[in-house]
Amino acid sequence: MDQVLALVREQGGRATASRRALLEILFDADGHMSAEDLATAVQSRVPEVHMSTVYRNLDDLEELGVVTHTHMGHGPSTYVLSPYAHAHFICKQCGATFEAPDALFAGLSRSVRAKMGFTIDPHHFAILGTCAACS
Amino acid sequence: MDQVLALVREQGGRATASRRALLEILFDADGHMSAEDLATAVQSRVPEVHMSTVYRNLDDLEELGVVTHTHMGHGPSTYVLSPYAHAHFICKQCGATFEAPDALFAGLSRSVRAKMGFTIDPHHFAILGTCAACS
DNA sequence: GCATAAATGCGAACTGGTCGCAATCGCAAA
DNA sequence: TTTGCGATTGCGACCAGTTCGCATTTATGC
Repeated sequence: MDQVLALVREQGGRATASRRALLEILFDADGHMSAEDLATAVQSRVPEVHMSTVYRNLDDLEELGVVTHTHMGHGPSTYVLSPYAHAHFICKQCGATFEAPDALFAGLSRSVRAKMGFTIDPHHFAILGTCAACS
Repeated sequence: MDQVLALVREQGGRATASRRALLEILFDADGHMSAEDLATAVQSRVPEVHMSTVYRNLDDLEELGVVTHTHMGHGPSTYVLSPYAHAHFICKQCGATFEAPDALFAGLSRSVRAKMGFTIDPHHFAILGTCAACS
């Protein structure tokens, strides 16, 4: 947390109330949150924080590598602290989401790099499919 | 084409001008097209076709399993005839998109099914990463 | 041909997100 | 501790992509 604020300042940024609140919430969160969830949570500590501020702060923090956003199926993007980012599987029938260990992607990663020179980032978009219960 | 129209009628649907035009374009297309591209193309044959009609027809055809839509990074979804669906890699630096042979996913597919009982559909969301040129 | 349910055109609405602008506020230097 | 300057904010308008309600039209089975 303090390290992040130091990093922010290092890049010419400032430790504003809304930014602190946002970070606190991200540190406390135990999972992905949408921008709207985050805005609501921030507003419970610092009322008057506008959605656009939340989006701007998230963008800034993402640029600093502190947070990462992920597209979970249809619906809004979700955000987490970068070290906690991981891939997701989403069932297209029931909508259940599953966290996917990076290890699963090692093989795909390797062969795509070998065959196409492409380095995949499996975190950014969820992968759709059908869960055990629904199939 | 005629088979598709037969299928449409079988399900209580109708072979309207806009639906025919849409299908012709999908059959002629050699790649993914956005709803807007499709609308423009349809309108060049049948003017007066509204965007919402295109969306509704695409939805109907998707329900029949005839077309499939894919989310290509940010930006609009794209549509193809289902048999031509495939996965995509998109470079987050330059935006280049690459078609991915299904074979690449065989391993991942197998291990995800084995470990989590989840059957992946790698077509629905593109996979982000960095292309050879950008890395 | 006719009835009737499916499909359409239209515009308004909705979601998720971005932008321009004037007012405010953090922070480093004096 | 004050001050200046640029970073940040709140606000509302705007945007893209898509969906919806509704009155009207139209394809089809009879």
